Amino acid sequence: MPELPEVETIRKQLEKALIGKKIKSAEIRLSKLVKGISAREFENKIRGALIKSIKRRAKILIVGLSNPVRWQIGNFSLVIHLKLTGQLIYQEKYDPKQITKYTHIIYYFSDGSTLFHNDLRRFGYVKLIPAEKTDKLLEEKEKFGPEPLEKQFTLEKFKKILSKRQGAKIKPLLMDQTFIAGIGNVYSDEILFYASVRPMRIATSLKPAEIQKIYQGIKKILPEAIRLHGSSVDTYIDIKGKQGKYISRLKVYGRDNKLCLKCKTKIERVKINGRSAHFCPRCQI
DNA sequence: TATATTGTTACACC
DNA sequence: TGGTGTAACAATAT
Repeated sequence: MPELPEVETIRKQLEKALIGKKIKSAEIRLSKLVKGISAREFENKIRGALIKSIKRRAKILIVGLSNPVRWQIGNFSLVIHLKLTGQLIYQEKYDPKQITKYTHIIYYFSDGSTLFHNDLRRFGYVKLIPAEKTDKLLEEKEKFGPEPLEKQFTLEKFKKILSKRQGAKIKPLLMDQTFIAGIGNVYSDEILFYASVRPMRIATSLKPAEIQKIYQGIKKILPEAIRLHGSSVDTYIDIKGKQGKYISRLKVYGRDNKLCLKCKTKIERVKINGRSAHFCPRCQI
């Protein structure tokens, strides 16, 4: 499931592969993946557009497009959410053998390369928004909390937003996109293990040292995961079809009933607000 | 066949 | 009003 490190990995790779390319056509094989407009309108609006930029906000990819001025329809951004099982697969040369029943959109570029949007569970989506609305999506306050890897996200800032959400349990809070952007089930577990804090702890109960440790965990684990191209749990692979190597570094996620790597105690799995959480009952207080 | 899976959101509740 | 929790939803694997 793509969280911030996985989406950022894809973003960087797309940037390298696609900037400057022209979309020759798009083939929508599953129209429900396209939100807001019909598949036909979607195809018409992106055909002939140039790929200008690839940005990320939280777990969302934003592909900046530019249309020839003479079209007079203005520019659009392509907004992509992969949700649980979405994949973007880049091919230097189109190979129809790579098409599966999970291939829902195919983008054809004028140099012969292609991008497949696959999604086993079909939870993801793509939509087009006018270019002038892109900045608003990227802005803070609108919908998402701060980007954890930006310099502006300081310990002071973390303390400040925490103080506004005193009653919440820390794990659901870390996963709340309006609180902080990009963290999901895997990395919230890993960050809290790093901080030796149990996922069900209430925000107000956290001591200053614990808050600092959680902050450090965010700043350490996310970049480390990006460096290793994310974690391949479920179906995640990068645009070259490769798995993320951070999966071998996971300390608690998916390790229930296995022994804690630090103290050999059995890792537990519990439900917190309907979501599974993994933790070491000895290391995490 | 029932259940588990997660990110997001609509909605109930205090 | 807004913070919090719950349920529902998407579709599939087991």
